[in-house]
Amino acid sequence: SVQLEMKALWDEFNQLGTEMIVTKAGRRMFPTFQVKLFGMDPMADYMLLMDFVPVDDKRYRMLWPLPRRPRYAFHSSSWLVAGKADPATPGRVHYHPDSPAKGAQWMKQIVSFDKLKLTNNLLDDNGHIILNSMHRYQPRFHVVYVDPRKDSEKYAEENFKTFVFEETRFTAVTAYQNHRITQLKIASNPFAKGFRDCDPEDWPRNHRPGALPLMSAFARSRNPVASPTQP
Amino acid sequence: SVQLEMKALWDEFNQLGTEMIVTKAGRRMFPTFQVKLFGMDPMADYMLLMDFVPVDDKRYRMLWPLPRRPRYAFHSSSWLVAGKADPATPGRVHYHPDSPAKGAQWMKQIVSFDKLKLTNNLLDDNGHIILNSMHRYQPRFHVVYVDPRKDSEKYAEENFKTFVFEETRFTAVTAYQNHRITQLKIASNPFAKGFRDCDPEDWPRNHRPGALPLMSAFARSRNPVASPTQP
DNA sequence: TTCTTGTCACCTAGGTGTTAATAT
DNA sequence: ATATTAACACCTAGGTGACAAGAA
Repeated sequence: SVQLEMKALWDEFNQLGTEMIVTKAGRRMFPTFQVKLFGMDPMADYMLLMDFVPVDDKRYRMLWPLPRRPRYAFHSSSWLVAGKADPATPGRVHYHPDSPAKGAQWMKQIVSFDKLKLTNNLLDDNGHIILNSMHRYQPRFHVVYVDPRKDSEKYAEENFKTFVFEETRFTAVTAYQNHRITQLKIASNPFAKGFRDCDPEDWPRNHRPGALPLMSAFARSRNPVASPTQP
Repeated sequence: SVQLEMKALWDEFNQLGTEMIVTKAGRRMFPTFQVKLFGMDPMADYMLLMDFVPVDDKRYRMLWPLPRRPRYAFHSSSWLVAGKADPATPGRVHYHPDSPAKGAQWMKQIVSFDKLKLTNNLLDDNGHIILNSMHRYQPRFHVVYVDPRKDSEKYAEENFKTFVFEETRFTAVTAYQNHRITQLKIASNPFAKGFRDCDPEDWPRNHRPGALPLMSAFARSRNPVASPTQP
């Protein structure tokens, strides 16, 4: 079995409609997809990998209220269905770099996919995950048992398990569309600390799953806004 | 077979009497021990590891010429044998973190032991290599074939190969003893760039094995000195 | 006297959202 | 009008030798 780490944080993002930046060079996810594993055979070899499947066959676009003079001034906005999804890309897979490894090794500590990067470059040759901007995706986590038998191909069907956490769904974007997502990223991602303008306080040090809701961070936000429509 | 990377740099250090800093928290080696591998079975699993054996059973000490008022002012100095070596430590081993991996994987690119750290803390529990300061060591590189047979223990003797590069010998120290070693580290280690006071030039960008000898860097050094005696 | 330790400024290396310019 | 790109300031994270103070 598999337990999603930082579920509370994922939930907070998911409530607002998670967005993940995609760039030509590749961008990491935040939150990072991290899991704890249980019940593996400690001695057996496993491959751990992720892929991303479209949540629907829609393309989205932003509706901005008028007037909206300076682009960077924040106004409330909402997602609209813009039509049918763009043709899907080959659908790459990301192997956890420690693969293959023994079950004991995987279970010893949290498994973090922090090397995984998202790109919108269809010609990417860095092995990054290719996604279409303005489309929604569901991350999937796969555990593959490395079968030592000679004819292991025959058992491919029974030698892997797939785990899906719906709270990790997101919209791929080239720039953030929902200001509250931006603020939550700034509040919770250590690398964005330079953009925190309220309290240089104890977030995320004091953040414990199930402790206070993150909304306290929003109360101090300079640009509180109405909730965007969830697609 | 195994080929030592950056051999020219190792040779330059070795000529002066290489020193490696050991600290309580653990210090990386510079130069980093890196190798290219050839002739492995691409499909077989191997473990790669290093250990460090005493070059001799001696303890060394520095002889400083008098007067030597400010400690940091540089004077020539020389190594003296100070007596018998301190009792050897358990003799730890450092597995390359990618172990085990297929021969094809190891041969695909340079294998770098840049996660290996040296410490003088006998009680270290970070898995670092424990060395005695003021003692000389010979790094060793081992390739272990992971035997798939059930009774693989029986073949342990024939399933590994050890490689020794004498030019990687060094003296473990808590502070540099030979100023020319310090200058060569500063000149060649990117992390020490802050201490380069001569040319903010193209080293090590333009350094190619067998190109110009590094002495050009010393000609510009502020404190040229006589060669220390090699132990 | 000699060696060791801890702190520091100064780097490398790379992950953030911002912003202005550009593309569609 | 909306979406994408590239340069940027500002972070995290951690590897350097210098230096002053302490230990043996």
